[in-house]
Amino acid sequence: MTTIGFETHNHRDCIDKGVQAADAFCKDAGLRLTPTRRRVLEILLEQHRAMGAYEILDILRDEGLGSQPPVAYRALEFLVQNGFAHRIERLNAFIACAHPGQDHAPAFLICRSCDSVAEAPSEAKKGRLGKAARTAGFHIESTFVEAIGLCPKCNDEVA
Amino acid sequence: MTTIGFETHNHRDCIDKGVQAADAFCKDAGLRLTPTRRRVLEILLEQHRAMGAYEILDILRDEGLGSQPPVAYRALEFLVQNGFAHRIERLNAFIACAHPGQDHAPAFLICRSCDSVAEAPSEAKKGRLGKAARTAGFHIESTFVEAIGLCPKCNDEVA
DNA sequence: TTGATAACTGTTATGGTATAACATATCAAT
DNA sequence: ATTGATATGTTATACCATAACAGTTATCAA
Repeated sequence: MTTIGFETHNHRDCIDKGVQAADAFCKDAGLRLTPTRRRVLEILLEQHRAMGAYEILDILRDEGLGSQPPVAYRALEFLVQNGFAHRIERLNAFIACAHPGQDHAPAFLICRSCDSVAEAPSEAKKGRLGKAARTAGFHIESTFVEAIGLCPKCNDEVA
Repeated sequence: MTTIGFETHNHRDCIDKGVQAADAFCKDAGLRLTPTRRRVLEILLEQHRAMGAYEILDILRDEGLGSQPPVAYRALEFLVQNGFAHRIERLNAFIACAHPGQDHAPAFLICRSCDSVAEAPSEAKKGRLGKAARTAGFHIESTFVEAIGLCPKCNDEVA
């Protein structure tokens, strides 16, 4: 729930950290953080919000890194698969992971007014859902949890 | 996780019950279960699976109930808003509610192999996520929880 | 180095999902 | 009967996503 706002310097750090973490992880795992993949991760970290694939593609196009949808979707697929970004189903959009490196099953708080998104911990698999699945013989591989509502800022504006 | 299969008679009952429940609820709440809305609910109950809006629209078109996308989307919006159906974000699809009338925040078990969907109880709002939201000052209005994995049937086939 | 293999990129084409906007019709209550 | 709210019909368009195939680059073993 931390807002980046105008803290430019810290934000620069957080972008660098995110990219470096991805770099290290990829080197370790024998994955290739190619220019386009790296740039898409940077974009997501810079913007610090959920972005549509086409919005990202527009930026890539301006920078000469690709102009067709698959370029963006492939980079995003890579980032999501390796935990550097998450897909927000409700928004058909993507966001940089707030806790790169950690193995986690995130939940998201999505503001219906300003579309801001916060990453929160989730334990869907462990709770009542996991129990229901086990009873039913359903084998859960992954979960996603998204909550819609009002962020603190938009909440105040209404009140 | 119950399968409807060939139990035609019981299934007929379950469709009727679903429609009747919606009927009663609408009468009570001053809502209008118009022919198209009623028919879309019937279709979802009959098929007992997640269906895309365009798939539903095809049926409506054959029956002379409408031919353009908004017809289907409006009916679905009505059904979802009033709890007679749920939207499955992961599949961009819709399914009849398995527990009409009851106030509930459902979770879904989605088979990645056969796309079957089961409705399960969820308590996302009450668990760790709710706590995190409260701490952050985020006001949750609704949640959705979807688990991807293998249903019992597909699990067996793999094994 | 070279050749084989796997991974990645570029591009075209297409398919699937969803909604804005506006005109018309119907309903429900006075 | 009139009015205001709700629902429908329709056109047009926007947005989201991927299949398929050709070409390129990285990696590694021989």
